[in-house]
Amino acid sequence: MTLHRQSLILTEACPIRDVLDRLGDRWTVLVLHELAAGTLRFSELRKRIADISPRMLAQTLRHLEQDGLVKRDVFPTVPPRVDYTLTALGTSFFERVEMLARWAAENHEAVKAARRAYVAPAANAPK
Amino acid sequence: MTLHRQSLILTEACPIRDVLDRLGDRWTVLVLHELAAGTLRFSELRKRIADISPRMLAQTLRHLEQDGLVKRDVFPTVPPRVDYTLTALGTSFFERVEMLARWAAENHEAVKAARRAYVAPAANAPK
DNA sequence: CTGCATCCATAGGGATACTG
DNA sequence: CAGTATCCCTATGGATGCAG
Repeated sequence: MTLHRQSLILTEACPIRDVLDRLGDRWTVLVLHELAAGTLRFSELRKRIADISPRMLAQTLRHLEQDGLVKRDVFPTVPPRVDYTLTALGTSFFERVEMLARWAAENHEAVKAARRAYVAPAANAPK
Repeated sequence: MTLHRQSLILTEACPIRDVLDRLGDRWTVLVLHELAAGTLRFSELRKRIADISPRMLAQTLRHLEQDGLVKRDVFPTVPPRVDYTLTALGTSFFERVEMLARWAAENHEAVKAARRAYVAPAANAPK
């Protein structure tokens, strides 16, 4: 979701985009969801999300870590072990995301019904 | 954001994805934001969002209409006129999105600070 | 185990031109 | 005015292989 030109609240400086962009990718919400239950290591996350590739999991975690939503703990053991935990910031963020998720759950039927009822506009003027 | 395999809450039947996917694209939130202030016609939306192409605006509006978040009113006049208005469903949805936006505004500094402070993990074991 | 590097397929979305 | 049709380019992300 790269931005080329400018627009009112669409600027890179715009907090809304800055945050919501992360919700756009396929995995961020899933990872937050799993971590919300408690600390997990890399491999545990892989097992729980199942169809995420290591590449995508690592990338998603890097982003979350960069934004200060997730803390990364490396144990210099053999074999290596890395724990991921939501920070306070991450928790508070996920709370809001959950509110949206709750809305989705509550209104999913209405949305699906609207989709079923939908008929494509006849180009112009329905006569 | 197409889904190929399956996953816990990642199924197509999953309300969370079903809703959040729409937040992923570049324009949905912007359009909702503009319509939250009141009914607008196609050209008015174009003017307000400025750098959206007619193609993308039409597509975004179709999606919102399909999901029952936006109502489309066609006036068979010459020249044609089409009004877009948030439905009750759309309004209630946008309220939740706004909560996220508010979080983003409040915590943007913290996020930016985290990004500045971030240093890439040294491959493994920080020693 | 953790994860980076590489290669590649695909879909989202920009620019433009054209119609009812 | 309100879109649609077309072309094309780029970023996202899947698969794989390698490394600390």
